[in-house]
Amino acid sequence: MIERIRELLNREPAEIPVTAQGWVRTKRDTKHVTFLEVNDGSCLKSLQVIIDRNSREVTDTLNRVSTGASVSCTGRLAESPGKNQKVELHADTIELIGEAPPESYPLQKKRHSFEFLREIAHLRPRTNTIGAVARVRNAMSRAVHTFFQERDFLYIHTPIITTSDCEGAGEMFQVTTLPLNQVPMREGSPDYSRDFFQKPANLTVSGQLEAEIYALAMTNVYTFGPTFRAENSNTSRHLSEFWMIEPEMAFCTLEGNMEVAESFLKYVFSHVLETCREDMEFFNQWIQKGVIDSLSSVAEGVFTRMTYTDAVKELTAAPVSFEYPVSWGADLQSEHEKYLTEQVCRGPVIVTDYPREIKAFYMLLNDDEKTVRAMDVLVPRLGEIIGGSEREYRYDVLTRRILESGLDPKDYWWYLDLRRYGTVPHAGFGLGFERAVQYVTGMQNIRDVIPFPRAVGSAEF
RNA sequence: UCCCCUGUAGCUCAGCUGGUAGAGCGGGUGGCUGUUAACCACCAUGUCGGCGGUUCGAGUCCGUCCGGGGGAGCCA
Repeated sequence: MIERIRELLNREPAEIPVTAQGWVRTKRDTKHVTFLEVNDGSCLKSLQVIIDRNSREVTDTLNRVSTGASVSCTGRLAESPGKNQKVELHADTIELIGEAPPESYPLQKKRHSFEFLREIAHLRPRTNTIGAVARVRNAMSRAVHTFFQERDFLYIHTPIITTSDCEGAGEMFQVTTLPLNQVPMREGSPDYSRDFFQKPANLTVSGQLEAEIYALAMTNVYTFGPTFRAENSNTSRHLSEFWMIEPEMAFCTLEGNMEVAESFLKYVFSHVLETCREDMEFFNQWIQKGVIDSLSSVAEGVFTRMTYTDAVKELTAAPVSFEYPVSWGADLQSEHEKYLTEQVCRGPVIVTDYPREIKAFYMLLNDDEKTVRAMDVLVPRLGEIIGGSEREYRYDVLTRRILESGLDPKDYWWYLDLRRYGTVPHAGFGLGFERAVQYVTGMQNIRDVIPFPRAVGSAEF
């Protein structure tokens, strides 16, 4: 394989011929030579290639080279007299592999709006910002796996298609092979016995319940996979298809859960700061001023721990007026979370022990019967980035909580079985991967941190 | 789903209280130059999102539909 441009840019000038391949970002002509900026996605920077227009053949080739064209250039790496780069490629030969007619190629040298780039999602990774997002997203994925693998967590592939209609985390996409123009009916409703799975099936909204199954056998596991929500929500923070990370740990209480969540965030953020320095400086300068500082302070700072009850006390005593009133029993609004992280704790805070009414049935009920062992990790600038809990592991209590939530224990038979056979305290949390990428890059819209965003009315490419 | 904003050249936008359209960038042509947001000159840009209405006349006002953005709710 040809050496990548990232490697070439780090090399010293030498006489040995090297080849660079990539896509032309810009072309500039002077009297006798042509300058190309060639980028291959290996890093933010492009390689400056200089070609002497000393023959008719080279001139003809260069006339057809324009922004977006793919080229292969061979020559010597030389010290650059220009101030924007250390080395440059003095090419003896240039091969035009694929033209990009300038009258129709949509990408220009100037800045484009992200809205426009979304319409050309097949070409947008060739821009500085989307390219940088792709590299940071990749580094974060890698860090997620490394973090858990180094701690002996097993990566579990939980199902994409599920027939348990009990996940209750949002609207689901139905999966069916029934003919939609003539659905077989039985007693007034679709006859699912004739559907592919012989019962209603959906795309998963969470892998947590299945992760719990494996945690209660393998001890420590995690999932990292696609998740689907059919909610009709059109915001800069929601996608219909997104990636979620869900660790689940047996013999673990909320304290252990908090420790893992804190070290997890610190690990991933540190990894990006260390390995994506150039891209992060780009985001810091052009996308979100101060993003490096805020990431560093999370990576190095302390995570304050606070119960929901104490948080409400802090907010009630706050010398500011909130748009939404604070009262025990009500969920924290984003303005409240912002105040806690930015004013009270001046850094990340983990809020625990929420009222049972505003949290899910599977969270461990405290002895006070009023609160559950839930935790939300809040960070400055964003608010909630992680939500998790210690799970209810007592069969009787869980059955009671299912009933109280208006659900049918029969639908949860296998989930309850885990509490009948060898139950054990366990805990876990969930993290929306794209939200984390948004936080790290400072990108405003979640649709720009996933290669091919799916949202209401939008699934192009 | 609700509220607000928005849709004009390939892109980013201007177009006041109604009188059939402009700029910058991009593109083309020529010039200059080890250039790097290159520079200078000239040239061409268009169903003003769709449909309907008011009016002598609609980019502009009204209705409606579609697309985009922001906020809320829901959440990750």
